[in-house]
Amino acid sequence: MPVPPEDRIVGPGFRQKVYDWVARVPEGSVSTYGDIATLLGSPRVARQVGYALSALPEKHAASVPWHRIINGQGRISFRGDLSRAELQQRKLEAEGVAFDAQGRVVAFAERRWRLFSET
DNA sequence: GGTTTGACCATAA
DNA sequence: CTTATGGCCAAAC
Repeated sequence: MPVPPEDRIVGPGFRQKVYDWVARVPEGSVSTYGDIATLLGSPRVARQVGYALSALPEKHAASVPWHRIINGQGRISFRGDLSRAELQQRKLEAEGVAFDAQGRVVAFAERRWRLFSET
């Protein structure tokens, strides 16, 4: 018997891929919208990555570490809902990710998940 | 099927 | 350092 639509993370094509890759980001590491978009095939779909995560219900927040996805500048990007931004920063800090006074991830280049060198 | 909307990114000032 | 503009592409209306 198939899984109910609400119980799975499937969406209209693109979103499902985004969730699948985001779920692979290990704890304590971070990734960017651009990197996820590149994995999907085109670095230009970074917007759709963020758009997909915006549509991610809180129910799937446990299985999809949306808080580990930040922008290419190593900063948390939210377009207005700062309440979510504080939540994201708090979650990252709980995993050992630190932020400086400017809101950027400390040692971002090293914490950035190495997508192209899985070894 | 055209228009609007975005948790983005690169570039310019 | 910050702010502004254009481009990009999928999903919603």
